Amino acid sequence: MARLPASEPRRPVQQPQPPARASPMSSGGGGSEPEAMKDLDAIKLFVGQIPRNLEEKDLKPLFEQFGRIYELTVLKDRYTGMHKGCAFLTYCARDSAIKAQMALHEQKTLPGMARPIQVKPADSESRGGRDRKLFVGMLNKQQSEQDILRLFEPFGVIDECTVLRGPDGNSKGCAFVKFSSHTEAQAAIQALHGSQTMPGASSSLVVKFADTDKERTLRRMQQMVGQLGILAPSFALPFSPYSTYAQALMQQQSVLSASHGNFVSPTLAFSPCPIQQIGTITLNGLPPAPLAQTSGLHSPPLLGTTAVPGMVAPIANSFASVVPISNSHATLEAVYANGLVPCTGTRRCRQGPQAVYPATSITPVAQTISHPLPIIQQQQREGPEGCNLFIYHLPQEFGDNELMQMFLPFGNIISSKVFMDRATNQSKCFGFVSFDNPSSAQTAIQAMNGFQIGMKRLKVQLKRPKDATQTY
DNA sequence: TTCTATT
Repeated sequence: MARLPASEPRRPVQQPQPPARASPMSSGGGGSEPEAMKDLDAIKLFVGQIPRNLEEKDLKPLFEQFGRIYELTVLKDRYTGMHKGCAFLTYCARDSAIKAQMALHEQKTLPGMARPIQVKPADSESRGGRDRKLFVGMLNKQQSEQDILRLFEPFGVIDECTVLRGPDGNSKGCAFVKFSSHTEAQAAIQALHGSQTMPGASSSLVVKFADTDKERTLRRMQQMVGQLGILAPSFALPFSPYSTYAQALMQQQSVLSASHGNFVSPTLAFSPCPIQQIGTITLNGLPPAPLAQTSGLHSPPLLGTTAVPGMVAPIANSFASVVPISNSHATLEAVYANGLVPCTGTRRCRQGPQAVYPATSITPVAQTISHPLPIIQQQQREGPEGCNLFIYHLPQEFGDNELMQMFLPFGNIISSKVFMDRATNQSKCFGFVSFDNPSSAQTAIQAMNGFQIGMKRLKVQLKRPKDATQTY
């Protein structure tokens, strides 16, 4: 009964005009001309492990051999335009998609890639793909995918099973297992979580639903905050699953996403190295292959032979402001890559700030780059009215930098200053932060006023204008 | 002990 339009006239009956706007965002047009019709049951494919130097036009030939392409879109970062290393692909015919998946998925490795190409239905094609994916922790590092499969097979059909490995190929002691249904996944949790302790594992087997992307981002941010050294013990309040601060960060992320036009604003006075430029250095200044390595799992030889990876690190660090301002995943990744460059495991990196600058070879670069920062800060730039915050009840150990770090998520910071007691050189536990726009300041007040650190709660309010009468 | 990416 399939009413396939055997001889479809060129003009669609009434609506299904394909998303014709292959929005020529920055580059000169992608490779797809969605002029053809596609099957009603066409499958949108996700294509992963694409070298970042390949665009639509480069990929087209590879995929065209399985049928006419309806649409092919390489995913780019919304703001930086950076190639994300993956794409969406829709064939006119459903059958072509199936053939392509069969022929290519995990079957072929594109030049420069460490892992084989991925060709499979996009997440959007199967709603709730996430509720059947499990994270398995506390595995024995010797256990392979096969071993994990054996363990989980009894509970249902397994779509995917991946052991997480470091750059050297060694297991990280954890894995992802995707069942065909939520119910099966649930059953596996019930049966296996805590059920046994693998030899060499420090505690019993962990089986739980994998983090969502949001949770992942959150965790990363928390890690970052931890790395900045402003994690007082009470930050992780026992009665809230996620700290208020982290939630604020998340909120802020979406706010910034919505109005990213701001960060291109002329207020770059703060930054001796304009934000855009950082993006360039970090993202485009490196040849594709090493970049991929840097942002993912680094390879040691790279570190030893060139200063390039080291350069990325201190730049991103000195101007950590780039992260929340541009809100670019790419930049985020750069920062993480940076933090992770010296050591492959996150665990060791979390121990403290010193872990971030361990390589002596990069010190000169770091000095060069960070030199201008103190000078700029000394200028004590004040923002327009409504942009300057007064912050009281700061932790004793907070300096200008910590203050800035804490408020970075809310916008573009022009200056941050903690007031010091001249005699003792101790913080007076209050300071000022200036944003480049009132909205950031308001958001910061919302998020941070009353925020508990240790025994104290922050007081965050607009700074009184200089000329205002104190008496009223 | 949470991945290479999902408009």
